[in-house]
Amino acid sequence: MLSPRVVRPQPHDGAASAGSSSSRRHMVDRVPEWELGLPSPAELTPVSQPLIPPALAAAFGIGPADAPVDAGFLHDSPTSHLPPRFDEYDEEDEEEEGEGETDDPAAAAASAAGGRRGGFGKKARMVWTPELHHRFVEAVEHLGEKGAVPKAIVRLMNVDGLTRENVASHLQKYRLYLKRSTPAAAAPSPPPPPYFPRFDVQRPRQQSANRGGYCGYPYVSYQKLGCD
DNA sequence: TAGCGAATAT
DNA sequence: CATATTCGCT
Repeated sequence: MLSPRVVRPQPHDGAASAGSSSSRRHMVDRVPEWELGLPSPAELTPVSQPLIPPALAAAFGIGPADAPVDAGFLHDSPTSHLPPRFDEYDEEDEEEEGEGETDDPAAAAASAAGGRRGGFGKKARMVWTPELHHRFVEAVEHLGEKGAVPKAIVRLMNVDGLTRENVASHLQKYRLYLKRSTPAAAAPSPPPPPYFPRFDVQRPRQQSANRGGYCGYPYVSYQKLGCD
């Protein structure tokens, strides 16, 4: 799985940008959809962990992380992370992998499997990837303004290691963001968000509760994401 | 009690 | 800034 991006203190520092000798081309990140409007529902996928963690496979050299010939379903999963236990990492030190990579299975594997100090016990901060956030937003919207409470959201999202507190925290921020951007229409100074926090991925609106036969998430082909 | 949400802490 | 944790309230 993609790695639960360990809480790397944001790639802020521009250190290690270029890749040593070879001029590392700007890897054209795909998923321009994030900016456009949103990935199609088809993009949604089961949560939980993939059959074979691409990262691990890559680490073992048995599975090209980015060019899985036909292991189509093997590619990085959207919800690439949130293993039962998020990645962890010492509260201190820890060198930068030097990867500008946003989701490099290999790096992840190296970090998670290889680079592991062998120590366990520390919980890593969760990282709300765009995929996860997307799911989050959908859950919130589907639950409606009234039903969008942490517990329900967690349930709907149905993500493996996701806890209620995780969602509560995210929800708090999300609501704040909403509050801030909603009155934006009248806001004189800060009109269009010069930059968006992280919630750019959507224009939250709509609050209809889609009760009914709504069960978990669409498309769970090879996953029995059954809704309980 | 369990859960929500705002405040506060890391 | 993004998450986590605490704390008062229902």
